[in-house]
Amino acid sequence: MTRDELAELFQREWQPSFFVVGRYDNREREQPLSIMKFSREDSPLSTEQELFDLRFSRINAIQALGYRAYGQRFDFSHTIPAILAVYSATAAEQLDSSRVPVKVAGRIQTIRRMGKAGFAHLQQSGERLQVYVKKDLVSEREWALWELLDLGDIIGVEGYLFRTRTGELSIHVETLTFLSKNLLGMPEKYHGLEDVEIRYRQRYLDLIANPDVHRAFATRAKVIASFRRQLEARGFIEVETPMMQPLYGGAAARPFVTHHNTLDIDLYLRIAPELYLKRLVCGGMERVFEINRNFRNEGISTRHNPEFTMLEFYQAYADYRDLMDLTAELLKNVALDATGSATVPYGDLTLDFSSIRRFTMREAVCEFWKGPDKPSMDNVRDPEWLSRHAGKLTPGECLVDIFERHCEEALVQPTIIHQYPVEVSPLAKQNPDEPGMTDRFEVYAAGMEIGNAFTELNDPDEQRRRFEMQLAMKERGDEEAHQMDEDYLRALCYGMPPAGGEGLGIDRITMLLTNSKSIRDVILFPLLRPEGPIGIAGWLRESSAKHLGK
RNA sequence: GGGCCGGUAGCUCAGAUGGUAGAGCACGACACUUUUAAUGUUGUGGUCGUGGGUUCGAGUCCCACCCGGCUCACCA
Repeated sequence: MTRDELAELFQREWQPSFFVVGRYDNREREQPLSIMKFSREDSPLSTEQELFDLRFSRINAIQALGYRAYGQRFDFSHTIPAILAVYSATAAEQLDSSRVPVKVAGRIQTIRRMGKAGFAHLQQSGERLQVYVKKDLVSEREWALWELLDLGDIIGVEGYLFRTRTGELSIHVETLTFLSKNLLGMPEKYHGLEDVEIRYRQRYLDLIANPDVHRAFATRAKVIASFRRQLEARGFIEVETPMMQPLYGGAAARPFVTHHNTLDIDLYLRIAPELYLKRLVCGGMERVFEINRNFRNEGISTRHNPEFTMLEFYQAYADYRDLMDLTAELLKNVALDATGSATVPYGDLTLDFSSIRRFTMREAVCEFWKGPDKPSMDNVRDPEWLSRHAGKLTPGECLVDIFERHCEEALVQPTIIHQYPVEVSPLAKQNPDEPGMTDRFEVYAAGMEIGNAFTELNDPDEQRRRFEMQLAMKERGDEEAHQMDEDYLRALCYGMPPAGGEGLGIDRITMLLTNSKSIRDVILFPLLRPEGPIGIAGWLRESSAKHLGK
């Protein structure tokens, strides 16, 4: 587009349009709006576009009444949730005698017109309050506006609280104003929006139609706030470390790759913040945490989204046992802060976060073994027994494999599993009494892994050996094996205080606390394939040309 | 990536064996000054996910593809 074309476009599209303020012409309303439906000679509109066009045409009618179809600021006195919180138990007589004046804004969720009066439900933050509009009590102009309103429009009302004959708390409207026009059909009022694809793609519609969704994301915010508050209270400071990393590490996963143009280098979206956070521990940030996204280029499922939120924290001079105690405390308080109770329903289950069981991985295998021939502790220590029951190369990998197949799904109540084999724990410190095992634990609930923690390996030479072991595994074809990170080794060479570190999956914990069976129900915009052309710009262009002459 | 299930009006859903595509909500018109899934009368609304094929005839049967869900694999 040339500069002249751009100038012309600006002239055409953004000339201020004539705007009627405070005048109301009765003749305007004698023209039924529907006659405009097929005024264009060319092909008839689709039903949805017809509805869109009808609603668009009301912009003119709204403006003719002296309102803005897309209004400006509105000085409300209360939010709808605030009114409900304070007055939902107040008796009708008390409301009548005290005459509580309120001014609120909200989206029209239902509308019931009855001749010269009517009711509507306004929604704000997932909560609804009824308003009652009576012709006698509002101006002629406001009544005309009331008659023009569509479901989904956003309006402001001013009036006083009362209870209807059936006892519902409502606003008796004295003044009415228009704030924003809805142009599209709203989801069905009774069933709400059920189509999961639309729910995830158009989360705004899901939020409008399904109040539970708003609640779930409010709970998610409480989960994060609770962790943050608890950690800060213990002297942890919050940091942000790189999401774009030249070397990825801190977990076993395949990364996303991106490119920086000016530097002409490939970068990886981080799979974990771990190695950066531990550099900070080396630097003297002795209690540090980060709540942010990790990216893993792997499958998508009800428990996995390619980007997910993790809390990671590190505490110098602590070990994994300190973290077990801390984890139990953190989770109990998060459940309390987010739901008001340490026991929460999850599907058919009730999860109790007030106490967390602990097993070593070997104990768990003995305890939860599926089928006959329950192994003994001697069995699960025996490399031969292990390799008979799993097809992995090393005893440690076999143990983990057996654990995952036999135990994971049995870990319904919040449970800590500790003592992980060194082969699968390249960054964890070995157990002093048994070098094949590390002082590491994972937290499980509802059969899902929700956390991972260990005493951090701070011996640079041992870390060097671990990296080299990982490189050997990579040679062998393990795509998720760790890379060598020499800057991290260098940091360890300056001496890192002994420390415990932990990662907790925020999305999964939120699933448990919101009774969500899919991670997509606790991520506002989960990754989906792109949906293809939408066509709404064309509708706007056509209706705009027809009704606004531009 | 594999297996299973699904895609019909703007939304929620019916459509045995192949024979003119339905309901409720929403939307338009009329009535109605405390309703609440408001109500009554009435009307409009569809390329049945897309593309091929079989057939006199396909929403329905066959093939391919697209999108989604569940599940397995992988992972947290």
